[in-house]
Amino acid sequence: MPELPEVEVTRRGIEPVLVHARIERIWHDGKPLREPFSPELKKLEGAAVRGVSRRAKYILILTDKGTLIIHLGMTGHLRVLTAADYNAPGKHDHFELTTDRGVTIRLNDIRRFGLVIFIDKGLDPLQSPRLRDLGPEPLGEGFSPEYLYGVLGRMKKSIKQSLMDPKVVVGIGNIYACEVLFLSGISPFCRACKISREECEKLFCNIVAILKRSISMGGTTIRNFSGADGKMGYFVQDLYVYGRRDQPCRRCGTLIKAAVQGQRSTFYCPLCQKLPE
DNA sequence: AGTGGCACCTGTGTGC
DNA sequence: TGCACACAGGTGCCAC
Repeated sequence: MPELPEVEVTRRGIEPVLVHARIERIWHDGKPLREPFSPELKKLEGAAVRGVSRRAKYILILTDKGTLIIHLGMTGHLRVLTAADYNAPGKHDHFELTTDRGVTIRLNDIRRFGLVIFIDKGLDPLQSPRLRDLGPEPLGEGFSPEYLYGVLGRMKKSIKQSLMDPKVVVGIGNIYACEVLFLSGISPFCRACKISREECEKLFCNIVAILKRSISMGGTTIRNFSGADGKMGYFVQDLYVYGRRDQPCRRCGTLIKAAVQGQRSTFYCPLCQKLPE
């Protein structure tokens, strides 16, 4: 389900119920996600939550006994359940954390591409193997048109696959890569190194704008994404190309085309998005 | 080193 | 109705 906006919407949903609470219970169903649950997760029982942050698509729950890192994979989502809401875990519920206030955070993940890891107290979670080599946050320091121009200039693969490469910038998945390229008028098949300085400026502005806008609208719900409150996102109504094969381009009326790049579907307008030259 | 291909897993929709 | 197949928002490992 989630690209960066969906993860950020989820983070904002769980932050107020977790901060200053104490974790009373950790539960998992034993079925491995992308990797098995560590027995060390039990160390979090009794821990006081200090904050809930995010790096790329990873949610970090910081406590005085270590950090819990959650990744939602393709189909994961977190729900906040009050004591009154609570019911027994269902088929694809894999992980739960319950606080001393009786609130449960539940991870449901149909495809089990998600991830739950524990980073011990004293270790910097940002330096853990999954996080340390990630590129800059698109809405943070270190991401700029100049930076983009610099990295893309060294890449021969397509601009679409480059934008989705977390070493270039984190948080842009298939949906937003397609949308950003449409908004910037750039063909997804263009080699990254052919992108001009001016186009990098457009890409930068569109990436920042679309991510902010999607966050403000509660994320994009294609199939089964919902925020921690269970509400669907509304951004899907704003999509220009993603999932719109054979439908008219909202700008020029040309039918939107679909192709496959790196085993992922790409949607584009053949008229609005030109290859250079 | 950079890149493309595939694997991980389950569900849904489509076409025969 | 049943079956086979393609496809789905992510990431990491492998071989070239």
